[in-house]
This record gives sequence, structure tokens and C-alpha cells, in this order.
Amino acid sequence: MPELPEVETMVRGIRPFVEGRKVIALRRCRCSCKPIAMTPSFSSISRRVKGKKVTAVRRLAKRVVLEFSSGDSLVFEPRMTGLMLLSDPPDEGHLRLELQLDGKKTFNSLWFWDRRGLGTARLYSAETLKTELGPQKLGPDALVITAQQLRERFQRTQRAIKVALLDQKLTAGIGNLYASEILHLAGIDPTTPANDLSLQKVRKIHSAIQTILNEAIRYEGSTLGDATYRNALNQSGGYQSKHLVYSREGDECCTCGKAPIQRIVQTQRSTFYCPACQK
DNA sequence: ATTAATGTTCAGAA
DNA sequence: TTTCTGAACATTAA
Repeated sequence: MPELPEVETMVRGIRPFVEGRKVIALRRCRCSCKPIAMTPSFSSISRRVKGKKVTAVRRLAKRVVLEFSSGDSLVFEPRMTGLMLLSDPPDEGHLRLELQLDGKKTFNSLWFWDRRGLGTARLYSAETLKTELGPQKLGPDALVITAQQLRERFQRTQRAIKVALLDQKLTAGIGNLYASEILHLAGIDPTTPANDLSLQKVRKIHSAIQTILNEAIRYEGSTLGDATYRNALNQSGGYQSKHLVYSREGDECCTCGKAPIQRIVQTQRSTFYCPACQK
């Protein structure tokens, strides 16, 4: 589940305890489930990472990037249920990878925990990172893209605006939950073709993206229902109590009070919105 | 007890 | 070319 705000929260949580430390060893965990999918293999990643210092921890769209002194980057993709943890996993059975860190500090390992097991870890050299996770793969980050860029990109597609917001090539970082929240705040009908939106409406969407994502980061992400999202210390996020439409089918709209929130399905994903105040 | 649904991504097909 | 579907997997709600 982790979208931009959750991944940003993970990065901020682990950064102070991981940056500047060397990786002593990589260990696949003694969990009964299958190990995390890795490219290249576990042993060759181990070889290239062991003894190297983590020079930076950063977010790339919905991915967590550990940069090494060698120039390599180890990139974790949490997909649906992956977490980066310093301690207290929700259970021992879904710990899939451990990076042991040097020095004797508060935390001596960084863990990748993943209940569903769809998450991945991939090691890139500086060059392959640029070509394989570059602009042809990921559009400008949702917190960086300008209203003008958004407008140009929306003009190029006739997909529904909700579907377009999920396209990581168009803009990167927005997922299913925040797409609904963003369009609600912007007052836009999620089924509107992206290329039919006026510049004024695109500006509203751009502004709502900034507002919603920054607020969600401030509250350390959303944890609800099936979503097992937790921060680096296995604590829940706080933004779920701020959701205006997501997972609120049938509730009276808290924005206009005129209609119940509706759930529709677009390209097999749930969208929540208020038919009265989103036009 | 089955079945449907779950926040992501990607390959392959329409 | 653009857009959509199904699968990867594990767990829960219906």
C-alpha cells in the first residue's frame, strides 16, 4: 500500500539511524514464507554491498533508496505491504531481509518486512539507476511537478483523471487512496477525461496534490483496515482519521453534506467520491 | 465455507 | 500507440 507519504515517512524514520553506517552483512530471514524477490541474486547483491557505507537514504516515487559509497543504490519497492523497520516487526514470520549495520547504536539492523510478499529489492549502479528508473519510467515526483507540466501531461491522454493520476509515468508517487482524496479536495469528478480539464481545474488538482500529500506526510501516513502500513518503529500513521472519502462509501459527504459518498470501480480499482460536490 | 476484495507494478493483449 | 486485464501473494471481510 505505501504511497508517497508512507514511503516518505519510512525514509525519514530510518535515515538518522542508517546514513553513515556500513552494511556488515545481508541476511535472508528465517521466515517460512518465500524470500524477497531480488535482482540481481541475493549473493551478488551481498557481495557488492557488504562493507560499503550508506551515504544517503532517499525516496524515489514510492521506492526507498539506499545509496552506497560505491555508487550503487539498493532500491526497495514495498508494493502492497512492504515495510522498512528498525525494530518491533508486526510478526516474525514475514521478515524477508535483514541488513546488519556496523557500530553499536540504538538499532543494529534494518529490516524489510512484507506480509503479502510482492515487494522487491534491486541493486542498481549509478548508470542503470538512471536508465532503468529514469524519466521514461517515472514522471516528475508529485511534490515537484509544476501545474504547467501537469497540464501538458493531462492533455496527452483521454483516460479518466483518477486513472491518469495513478500513472507513474505521468507523475510519480500518487496511489489509489490519495488519488480519491486529492480529487475530492479539488472538487473534480474522477471520471472526467484528463484532456477535458480546464487550466483552472488542473491548477486546483495541482494544489490539492500538494495539500493532501504534505498533510499526509505531516500525519505520518495512513494505516487502515487491510493496510498494514507502519512506520520504522511499527507505529500506525495518523492520516486515516482525516480521510474525507476513501473507504467511506455511504457516509454523508463531510464537505457538502448533500449526498452519500459513492464507490465506483475504474480499471479494477475502487474510487470514492461525492457526486454532489465533485463535478 | 467459498468468494471477493486489498493501498502496486508489469507483461502481454485488446 | 494507448489503454486495459490478469497475475504475483497473503490475509481478511462478506
